Amino acid sequence: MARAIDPQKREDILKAARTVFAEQGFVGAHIVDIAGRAGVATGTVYLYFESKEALVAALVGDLLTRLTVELCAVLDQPTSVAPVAETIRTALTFLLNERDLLRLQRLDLGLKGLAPYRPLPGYRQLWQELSTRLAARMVQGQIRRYDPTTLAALLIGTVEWVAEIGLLRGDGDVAKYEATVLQVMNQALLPLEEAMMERATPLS
Amino acid sequence: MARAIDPQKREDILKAARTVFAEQGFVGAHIVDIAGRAGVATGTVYLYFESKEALVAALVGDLLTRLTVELCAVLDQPTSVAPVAETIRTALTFLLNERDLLRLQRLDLGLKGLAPYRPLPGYRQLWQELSTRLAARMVQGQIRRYDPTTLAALLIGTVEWVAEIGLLRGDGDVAKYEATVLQVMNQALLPLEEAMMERATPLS
Amino acid sequence: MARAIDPQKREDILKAARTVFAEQGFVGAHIVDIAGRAGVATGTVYLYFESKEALVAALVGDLLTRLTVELCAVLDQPTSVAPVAETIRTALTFLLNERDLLRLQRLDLGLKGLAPYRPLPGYRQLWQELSTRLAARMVQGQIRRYDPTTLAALLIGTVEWVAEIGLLRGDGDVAKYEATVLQVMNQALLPLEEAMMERATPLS
Amino acid sequence: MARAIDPQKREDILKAARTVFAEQGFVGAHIVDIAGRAGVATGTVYLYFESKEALVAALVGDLLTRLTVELCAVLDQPTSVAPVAETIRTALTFLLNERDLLRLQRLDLGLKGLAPYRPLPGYRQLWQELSTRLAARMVQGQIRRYDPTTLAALLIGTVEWVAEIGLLRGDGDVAKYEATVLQVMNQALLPLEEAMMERATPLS
DNA sequence: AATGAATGAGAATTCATTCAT
DNA sequence: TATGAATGAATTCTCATTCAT
Repeated sequence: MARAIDPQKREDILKAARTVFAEQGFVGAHIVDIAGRAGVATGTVYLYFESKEALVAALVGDLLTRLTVELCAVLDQPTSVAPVAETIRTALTFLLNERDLLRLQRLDLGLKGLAPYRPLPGYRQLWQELSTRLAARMVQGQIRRYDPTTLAALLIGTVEWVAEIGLLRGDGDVAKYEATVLQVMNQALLPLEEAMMERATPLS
Repeated sequence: MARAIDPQKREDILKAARTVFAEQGFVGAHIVDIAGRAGVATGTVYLYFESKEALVAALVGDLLTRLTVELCAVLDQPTSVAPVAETIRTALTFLLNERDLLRLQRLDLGLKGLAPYRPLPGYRQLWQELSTRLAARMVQGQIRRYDPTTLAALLIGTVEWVAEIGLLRGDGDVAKYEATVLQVMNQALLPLEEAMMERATPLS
Repeated sequence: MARAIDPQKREDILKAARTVFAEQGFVGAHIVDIAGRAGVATGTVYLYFESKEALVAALVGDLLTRLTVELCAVLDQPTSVAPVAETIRTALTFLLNERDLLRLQRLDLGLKGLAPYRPLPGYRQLWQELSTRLAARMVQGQIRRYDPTTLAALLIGTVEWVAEIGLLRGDGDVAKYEATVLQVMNQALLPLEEAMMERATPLS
Repeated sequence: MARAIDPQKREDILKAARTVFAEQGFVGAHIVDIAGRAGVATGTVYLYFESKEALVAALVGDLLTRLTVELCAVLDQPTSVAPVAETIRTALTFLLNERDLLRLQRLDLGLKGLAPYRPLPGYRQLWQELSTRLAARMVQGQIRRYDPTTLAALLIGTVEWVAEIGLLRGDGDVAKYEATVLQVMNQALLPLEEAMMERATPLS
């Protein structure tokens, strides 16, 4: 009863949904408004998406997919040093531009009961890809050795959280946070000599 | 229109609310049920709390206050080394025991529109107290120098996020994450010699 | 947010509303019951009417429109004498048959505060039409000269009030009131000679 | 469970109730507010009055009693001519000053179902007293002969209605209505000679 | 008598979803 | 496929009234 065929219409609906969710929040957003903004009838939305929540899932899933692509691109550059700073900057920039979707992602935690949680598929994908690449850099001695899976989670979490700070505070001065995050992560991730050089360098 | 006088009744209502929210989620929780479980009439809830959301705010505010107390206790111990590990462990343990409230806290991010955000008062308090104490340790050379405010935010965020992972996965094996977080944070926060010793030490 | 297209359904709802309002009064009438009696779902009522009060407004507005039509028909008869008695009888008969709506009309006076009053559109219409026709009869010398606008108001008020007496007493013997009203109005409105004849005539 | 003993407190409550009813309407007025304005506790109101509606009844009953007293005073003047104009002016002036209570009186018509109506005791009293006096004037030939009871009802109704027009329109230009009402009633009530003189006289 | 905290029944309105066209 | 009128379950909060103190 979902999954119809006009890809353009599907995109229109998603775009409209994103806007309305951003403006009104999940509860304040009404399907009728989303349909109206997309230029389709109410029922049409249900030809492309199972439910209101499926709209959220599609939106957030897409976000994670795109983030994965961007981060992999950075980490796949054949560098001789670990692109820690680049990775973090890329992730931060990306998420700050998508703050509306980031907020949406948080939603379902409180909405439902303490029922068993089913993480979004896109999440596992991102996690996986990151872990692999971090492990590779560890093998090359570009990054200190930690459990790669956990480190990937830690990085994602930290970045998301800093983005959230920027999102919540709304004053956009994420730069201050970004600088400190970079310092901390460099100290934690870079091999000893580089970390020491890092410390001696004035920070941008 | 709210605020009355029997503190015991207020506590009863909060306790009942916490249970019902945990079981049913925010949307699934009905005031009538909360009142019933608290052993009061429906209207009585509104004698003590403005609205359903005010109930959440009170619950989460209390959570943050208690967390602040616990963390300050750790950081106020007159130690000659920075109690980084203790702080993180305390926070993690605390939050994992209060995962239901943690989830509640996330709620309003997605619930409302992109309207200007008003962080809970308890949050600023926690942030403030932590910053001060971290700064003091930096002055004593127990912790490397970063911007204390930002570092406090980073710590809170990291811990919350790890707790969330534990919360979401529901498998409770936070230990694995905890270990890595401790390593990372030790590398980042401890002065050089201690950090090196840390690296040589088998991790618990 | 209201206004849809099936005129029959709209009529069904209005009819059901009238019945339920008459039986239960404004407060006692529940939308669910009105919907049920009309054979539609609860939400459908709100597809055609903004609110419960809008239902009352539509009902009363219609009443006034129909009354206007009836009275104009009488006053537009090309007679050589003023149809004072006919007009009053027509109005009385009409209102006594619609006593349930008459009662509804009174409602909002006490319901709201002393806020600026917005008379129903149908009221102005009735008033206007009556004034014009009374003025015409005055020009022809069929009715003594008064301020036509005020006289129209006075007539409407008197008739409504007598109908209200009949409505409130519930004994239906409006005849007694009707007779006296006719005498009084004839004396007040008819030219001298006719008024005198009227006085000499035994009253029915 | 009502009718307590401090007459001053009773008056305070009535006065507060009148103000709040006028400001908020019947539904918008809350007992708590009335009690607060009267400087007593909520429960105290119920020591003096059975219910919210009893408050209205007391207020309106008092209104009618006072109106009765005023009108009787006018009609009891031993004049040789009928004090029609004086009576109407007195009633109009009185009601316009009490427009808030007048509105309250209308309320219950629409509030309840089509159940048998029980007019306020004060009403019958007013009606009765007026009828007697009008009959006396008829016997003396000061007023044309109509059914005295009905005429009394008609007078009350007309005056109330005109006051209502002034009340609803809120523009205070009751003077215009008053003039026409006086003319109409003089024509209808005064004996022939006086009525004719009246017609020749410019109206104030 | 006075208080005011506690009661709890009560109902309008919304909006995700469906389905006849 | 597309439409959008129809559905109807679902739930917060109010407020007149009570009653223990």
